[in-house]
Order: sequence, then structure tokens, then C-alpha cells
Amino acid sequence: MSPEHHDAEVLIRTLREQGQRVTTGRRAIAEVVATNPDLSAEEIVGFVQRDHPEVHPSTVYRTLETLEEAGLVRHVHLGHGPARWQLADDPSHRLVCEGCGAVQLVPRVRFDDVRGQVEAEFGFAIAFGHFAMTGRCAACR
Amino acid sequence: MSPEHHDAEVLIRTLREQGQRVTTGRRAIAEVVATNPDLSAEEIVGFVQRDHPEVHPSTVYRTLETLEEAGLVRHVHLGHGPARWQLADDPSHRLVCEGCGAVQLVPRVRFDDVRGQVEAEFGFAIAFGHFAMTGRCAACR
DNA sequence: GCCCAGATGCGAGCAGCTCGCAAGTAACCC
DNA sequence: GGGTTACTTGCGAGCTGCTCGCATCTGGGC
Repeated sequence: MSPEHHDAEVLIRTLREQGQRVTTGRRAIAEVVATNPDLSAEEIVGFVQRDHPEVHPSTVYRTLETLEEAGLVRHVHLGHGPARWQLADDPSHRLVCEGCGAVQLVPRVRFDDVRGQVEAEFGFAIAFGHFAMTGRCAACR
Repeated sequence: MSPEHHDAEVLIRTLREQGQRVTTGRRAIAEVVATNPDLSAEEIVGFVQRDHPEVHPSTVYRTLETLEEAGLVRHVHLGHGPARWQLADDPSHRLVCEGCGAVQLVPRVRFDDVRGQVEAEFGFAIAFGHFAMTGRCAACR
């Protein structure tokens, strides 16, 4: 069994444990998000509808919201355009180049020092994960 | 003459020097942006229309784009919701609390070290100004 | 004043969601 | 397996925040 499938199973099991119902659509959406990080809701709709064409876009939006409230997935804004969805325990932050659009993954732990400094200096705990940091990659500078 | 009015004058003069035409609407929009940082386009429309009700919202959007291309103003995304507009030489970055919505201004220079570290370590020059950093303020933690 | 490239008012259109409602169904109980 | 019911879904309308095409108008060089 692939690790992604395992992730999806965990999502579904946790949903059920929280008293939520498990439906075909929710299974399919969990599987797609666990397998493909950083898809937009519309892209998730595309993947899901290949196997389950009856699943409506609004169901995808609502399910993503449910999964997010359950603490299982989260959305991140990579610059302009639609939000992107990933597992809540995804260990990376994103740096988005405004020149070429390239997305650089950086382990979250690499920002612990930075966060600590800002927190000590300004009393503010930055959650780097929700809005990606934008700027210029090495190639575009 | 107020310093904000002086800022607006500089915007208008620079526009003209770049071969752009100066119109009543553009004057009014420059004045509002120079006087009130972090307004949304819709809010700018409101301010402008108090004195010049004939100025159309689409003119405000187009003028802001023109001023941004001229390097005179910039927009920043403070979390969800509309973009906010400020002078390009505004010396502060914004930290937005996801708990209470409070916006904390921090001098840009305070991020020079952080930017240098990330650049040295990952080769990526972060432009903190375009998407505000979100997180939790001291009160909400 | 005259002229015309550039700016504007206006309305239609678009992306990315969000919501209300009636119909469908998962999960609990027997 | 079947009944019950509250939760979930498909569907479509609606909303925010812009963006664009087009006909009209006007700033600024002459």
C-alpha cells in the first residue's frame, strides 16, 4: 500500500472518529489531496471526476473546508490565483518566485530561528504556511 | 502644505514626467492613496467620489495599476479580502493577526537580517512586502 | 483654439468561491 | 435486512474583487 493511500486512510478514519460521515466523494477527495500536494480546488475536482463524475465542485469546496476544520488539510495561497491544498502535516513551506513562478520547498524547521527572532523582537508568531513567501529565486535575480 | 499632499504632488509630477496624462481622477486618487495607507480599491473609490462622483471604479483600478507600473504605489495582500494600496516607499511591512485581524507595522529594515539569512541559505530573496505575513499577535497567543 | 493619442464612463464578463434548498444517503438502531 | 433521521450532496444562483471592450471625451503639444 502506498504511503499516500495510507495518508488518505488516516484522513478518512479521523473524519469518522470525529463523527463525520464518510461518503464516496469524501474518500476520493481525501485520496487526491493526499496524493497530489498543492492542487487547486478546481484541479481536485478534475482528478475526482475522472473516477466519480457525479461529484459536484461545491462538494469539493465543502469537503476541503470540513477537512481543514478537522485539522487534516490546509490551504496555502501561492501568490495570486486559487488557493492550493495540502496535508496539514506537510513538512515544507513554499517560496514562490514572482519572476518565473517556480515554487521552492523549504523544510518548515528551517524557519524556526527566524520565527523565534521575530517573536522575541515583535511579540508576533508568524505562521509562514498560510500565505507563501514571494520574492525572487536565484535564477531570476 | 501637509506632507501627504506633498507625496501626492510627487506622484502626479512623476506621472507627468513619464509622459502620462494628469487628469482630475488621477489627482484625486493619488491624493487619497498618499493620505490614507492600506485602503482597498473600493474604499479609494468611496473617498474619491466624495469630491468627484463622476470617477468610475474601473478608473480607480486602472489608475492604481498605472501608478504601480510607474513604481509609485504598490499593493499588498493582507490576508483574504481585497488588496490594499500604499506608497511604494512606505517604510513598513505588515504583520496581520489571524485571530483578531490587527495589523502590526514593522520597519522594513528589521527584516534585512532575516532576508539575508534566507538568501544565503536558500538563494531566494524574499519580498516580504507583497503578501503580508500572517500569524498570531501577542494578545491572541 | 485644434487635434488625436491616451484616458474615461459604462457595462459586460470572469475567477474563485459561497450559500440555500430539495433530494439523497450514511450510520445508528432494531 | 429495513426504518429512521440528521447529515451530505447536486444543482444553480449569487457574491466579491477585479478586468476588459468600446464608444466618447479630453489633456497637452502645437
